[in-house]
Amino acid sequence: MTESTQSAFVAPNLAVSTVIFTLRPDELGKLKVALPLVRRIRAPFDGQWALPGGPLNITEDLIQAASRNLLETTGLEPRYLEQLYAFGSLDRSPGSNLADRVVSIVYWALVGSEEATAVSESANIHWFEADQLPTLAFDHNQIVEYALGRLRNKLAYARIAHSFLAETFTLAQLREVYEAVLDRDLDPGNFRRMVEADGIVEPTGERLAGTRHRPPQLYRATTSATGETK
Amino acid sequence: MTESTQSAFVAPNLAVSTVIFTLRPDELGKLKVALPLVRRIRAPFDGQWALPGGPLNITEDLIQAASRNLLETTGLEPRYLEQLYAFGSLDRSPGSNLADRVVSIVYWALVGSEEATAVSESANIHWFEADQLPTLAFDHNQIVEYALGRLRNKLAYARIAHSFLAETFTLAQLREVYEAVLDRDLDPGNFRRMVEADGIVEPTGERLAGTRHRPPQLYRATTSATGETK
DNA sequence: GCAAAAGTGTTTGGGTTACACCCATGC
DNA sequence: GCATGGGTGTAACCCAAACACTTTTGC
Repeated sequence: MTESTQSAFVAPNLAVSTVIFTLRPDELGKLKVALPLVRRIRAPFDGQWALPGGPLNITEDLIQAASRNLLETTGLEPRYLEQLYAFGSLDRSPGSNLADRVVSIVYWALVGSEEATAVSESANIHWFEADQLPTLAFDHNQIVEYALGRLRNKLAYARIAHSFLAETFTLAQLREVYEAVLDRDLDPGNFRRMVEADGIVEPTGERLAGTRHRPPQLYRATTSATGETK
Repeated sequence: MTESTQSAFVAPNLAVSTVIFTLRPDELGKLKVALPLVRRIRAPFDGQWALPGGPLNITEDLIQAASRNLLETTGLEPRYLEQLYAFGSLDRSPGSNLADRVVSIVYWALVGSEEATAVSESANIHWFEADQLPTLAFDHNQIVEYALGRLRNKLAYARIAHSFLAETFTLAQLREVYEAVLDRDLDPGNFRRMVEADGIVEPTGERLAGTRHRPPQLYRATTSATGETK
């Protein structure tokens, strides 16, 4: 990285980065999409926030590298992990030497909301609301936008929403996930029919007590292949 | 490639490959999805067919490398070109040395049916029907299947079908593209209404003469951003 | 009883599918 | 006129959205 020699046979460096999504309540108690960023401690973009990532070890698969990023940054295991895109434009790092060129294979992950709130922050790792990001290093703002688009799109047809929740959950909690990601309110009745028709959940038989109203049924996600789609 | 030294700092090699789709009539005159493959002339998989590709030059973007592959293999310019996926499993080339490990960023392309039929074949480049492929080198059979899935899926919501056709075309020709890719017959009347509702074509005002029946209207694709989606 | 959310029922409208039918040309 | 595909009309069906209404708990 510091010692690249400029010859005709210099190859671009290969890195893996990860966009890690969770949900956390904002100051009004409404769930929002949030993600952790790390502060850079060297040039270029020294001091700016960036996606967690690093070089690909020759002994690990791409998805293993992404999972490792996740663990090193947050201490968490992903509940869902999928490749997003490979970013390799020449102008990703303006003004830099060709020999420093990096091609980033970016993954996106979902982590449980409960685990994520327990994660301790440090001076160099901070969780941001997805719609209130500062200007990030490299092309990372674009990458996050792209990942958000994929998340919203995928939510409509894939069984991933429960990845934010615990083992069992109410339909209201699941609906809140959809509402937070899609950023709009959904009709409770229609939502119930939708998830029932799609068969993405099954009732546990238990109910959640202690609410100030009729106790809701608890559900769990139906078993289905989760993780990478490909 | 032959002289890699095995050290802790060896990085995986980076290559770009391209799945190039066109349509060509089979022996019964029915349109089929076809793609060009190149014969390998060195180990591993010496003599087997593989996707066109090669190392990424440090001076070019990923998409430029894919476009270059396309040109070098077929002499053609892509009518559509989009990143497919980055393949980087450790077991892509069974039995090979870690130092020879290659991460392939794969693109998929559409080329015009007419141009493609004019391309000359050689002993080491051959066009195959997509559903009659031999066993390919590396994980390339899987990659082609994945690309076919993406093509079929994308056809349903993106304006790409005209990429196989000339500047102007009849709705019957456009329908044949859909039928070839999706491998099922479509109702002509409903197809007409679909493309009109989606606004993906506009009439040129001219008609195609010389048929044995009522002369059909000629259409062109409505102008819309083509090429990479991201 | 009242508030609040769980859960059910019903109507409407848009869009897709199947299929009948007419149109315009070459032969 | 006849065959052939171009092109139009229409009814059935499915599904999603809107919204009224009933149910069950805590207080």
